[in-house]
Amino acid sequence: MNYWLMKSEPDVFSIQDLRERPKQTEPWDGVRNYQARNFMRDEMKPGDFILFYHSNTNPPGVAGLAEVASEPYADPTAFDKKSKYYDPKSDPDKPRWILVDVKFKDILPQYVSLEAMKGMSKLESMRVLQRGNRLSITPVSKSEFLAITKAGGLK
DNA sequence: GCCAACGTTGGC
DNA sequence: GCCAACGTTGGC
Repeated sequence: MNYWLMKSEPDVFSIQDLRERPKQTEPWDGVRNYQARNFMRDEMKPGDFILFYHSNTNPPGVAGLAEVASEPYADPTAFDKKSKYYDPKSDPDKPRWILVDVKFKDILPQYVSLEAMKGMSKLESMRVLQRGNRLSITPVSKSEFLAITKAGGLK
């Protein structure tokens, strides 16, 4: 079982939005970065744990938990001319962009802000805290995951 | 709004 | 294949 951190701007799509979706599930569309795509395509498995991180907001931080809820499949927004994620270079016969569905699990009783995360010694080497990191999907270790859920008020 | 970091594009 | 220009991310 793997652990992940996935960033989303809450003004665009928040953990609360995810909770309110039909089946509390949403395709993680719009990823247009190869590294992030490769994580979804090659390494994610249904049931993997996800830290749902709110970026570009004040304060940024981990707001909740989700899980991988599908096998990888082609991102339909890449084929949709009206989508802002449209990519003419993605051929439906050989799709360039791949996603998974993400399912709501929990909203953390205590929001774990980026600032709080920076103060946690167990998170010292966490990828999302390294300077210059902009990847919207990063792997997380089990101990990092547990440290954050604990700080978030879950057992 | 600023800007550092970093990914992508395209000319050569 | 190099690398300058450009675009995006995301904290502040």
